[in-house]
Amino acid sequence: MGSTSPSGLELTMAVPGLSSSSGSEGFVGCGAGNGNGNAMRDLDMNQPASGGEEEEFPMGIVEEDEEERGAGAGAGGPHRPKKLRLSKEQSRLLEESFRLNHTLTPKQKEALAVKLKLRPRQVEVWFQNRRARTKLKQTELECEYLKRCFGSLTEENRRLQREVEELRAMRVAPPTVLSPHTRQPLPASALTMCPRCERVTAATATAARTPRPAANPYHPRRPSAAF
DNA sequence: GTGGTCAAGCAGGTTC
DNA sequence: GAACCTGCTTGACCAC
Repeated sequence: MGSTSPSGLELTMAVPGLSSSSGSEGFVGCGAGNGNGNAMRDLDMNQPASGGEEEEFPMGIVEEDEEERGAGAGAGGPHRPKKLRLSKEQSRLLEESFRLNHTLTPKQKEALAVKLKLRPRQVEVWFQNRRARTKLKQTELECEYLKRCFGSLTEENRRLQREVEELRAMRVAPPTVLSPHTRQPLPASALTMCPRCERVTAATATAARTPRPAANPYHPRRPSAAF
């Protein structure tokens, strides 16, 4: 992007065929790669013209050319015309309208093309590519975000697993539960357990022999919790 | 020389 | 079926 194109441009352009040299061949648009080969390069682009004056809109000749395009410009075609670089002013205006609207109606496209002295097709392509870039950037951001999420979830998972291991290692005795009425410890037989805990408790009896299933990490946080 | 950027091409899908 | 879109690719240009 480090375009060398001049800044502070006006919407005027030293376009061959528009201003002075009305050159019949002036057109250097997209499809024109054929034959003349480097016509574009000669006139070109963002280079200051030999005289040192720059051309503000390097290539946007709008008229005629449809026939030529078919001929030369295919991706598989013999050659592609030299690359168009939009001027800063063109880019600015395009960006501006992109901010307002990510898609263009045919009328808007036409108007913008006239304003920028580009072909409608070029405006259209610019918007297509711009949308694609926006989407790509967004996808990259989402990707970063998801990576961060993954990182913290992994960390959390590790932490919880450690906790589970610790709890298993502690192999706590059945919790002591006080009667709400007498304030005396209840016998184990009087306790009712939630199904999940019941499984764990039952396992306690045979813990030495049977491996336990992974416990729900959110539940056994407080080994001495009263039920 | 290499990699990034970007205009522009094409194929295939969608919408009206 | 034309117009438009997305997705992918190509090739010119540029900076390093």
